[in-house]
Amino acid sequence: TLDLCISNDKEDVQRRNRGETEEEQRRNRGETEEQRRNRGETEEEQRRNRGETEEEQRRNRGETKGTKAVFSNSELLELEEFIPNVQSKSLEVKQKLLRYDLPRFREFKRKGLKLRWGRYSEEENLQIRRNVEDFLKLTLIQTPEELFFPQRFPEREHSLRDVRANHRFYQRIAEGLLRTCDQVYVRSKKIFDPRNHMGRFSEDELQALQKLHTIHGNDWKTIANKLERSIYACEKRHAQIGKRSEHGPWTPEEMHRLKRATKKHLKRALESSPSPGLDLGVDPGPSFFLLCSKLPWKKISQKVKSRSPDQCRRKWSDALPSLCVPVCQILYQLQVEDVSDVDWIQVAQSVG
DNA sequence: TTCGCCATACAATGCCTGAA
DNA sequence: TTCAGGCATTGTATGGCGAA
Repeated sequence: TLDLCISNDKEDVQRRNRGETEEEQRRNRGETEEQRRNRGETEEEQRRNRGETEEEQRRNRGETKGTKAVFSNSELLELEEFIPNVQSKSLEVKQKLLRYDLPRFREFKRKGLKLRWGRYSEEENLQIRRNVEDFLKLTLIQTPEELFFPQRFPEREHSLRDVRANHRFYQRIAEGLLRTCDQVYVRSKKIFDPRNHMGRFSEDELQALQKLHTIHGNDWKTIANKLERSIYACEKRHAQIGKRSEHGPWTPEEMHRLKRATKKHLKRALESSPSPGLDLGVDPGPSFFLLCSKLPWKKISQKVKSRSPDQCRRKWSDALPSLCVPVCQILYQLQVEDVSDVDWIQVAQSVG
């Protein structure tokens, strides 16, 4: 505990020396609202210390001009238990979460279930399909496309929307899923959009895309309707037509810039979230994780200058195995019995 | 094996619309 | 005029495929 206190004090001195404000220091210490309350700060003081304007404070209380709060701070705190960064969400998102999701989250908690994040599992996708199937049977709507895209059926759009509202569409499709209603809704739209998953653009489609963009600009809704492709596919495909970075083999200078930019980021990442065993050579896992994923390719690309973020990403991922082989060879030569016996500094020096 | 192209997934959030 | 419900937009991540 003493070591931890000393370490925290040292960090505070370093932060002050970096010229951080008190609020920035608290944020960087990862201090929670609860810890602030325990220090005796009132809610208002906390808001002031966060540097919020009166307007922001009002919005965060869920108020609009001339209205009272539509949700209480205690509800938000309760929501924070399930969604840690909820305070930073927009007012609209908070309102939706409180209205549709908080009661579901309470139920999950009672049953000892935890919310899920990241990619949807096969079982989750299956559950969405079951929910949609049930909803279609209940409402006698014929196809998922009518259900999720009523605007594509102008003659029935109004009645389709009515049916959805009357049968609590938004909540029903999320039944049995440990996600927010909005997350399930967005996911479902992608699953059931027949204009998705259509394969490569043909030459004709590419030409039409170019022409339509000249005529309609960034009105992707119109372009997508005319091409009968999803909005996402049109927009992304068009973005890729235009951007052409340097082609061909990477020059040594480019590789040098890539390594330098990546190294700089990794250094920062390791400093901000050091792995407990990293320096001791106990657990090489986290460093490998940092090497492989969650790298800010856009920023790295800006540093490399001549290559796109994607080119940098691919080059790095392709280069990783060649970096790993010498490490494996050295580990083999060292003939250590256990990973904890590895002298990682020696390994790093050997690899160069 | 390297590289470029491509489609798609996921998350966040501001904007729009229609009913009350 | 307000606000719930829904939609559009943007940015980023991931991985398959084919050509060189």
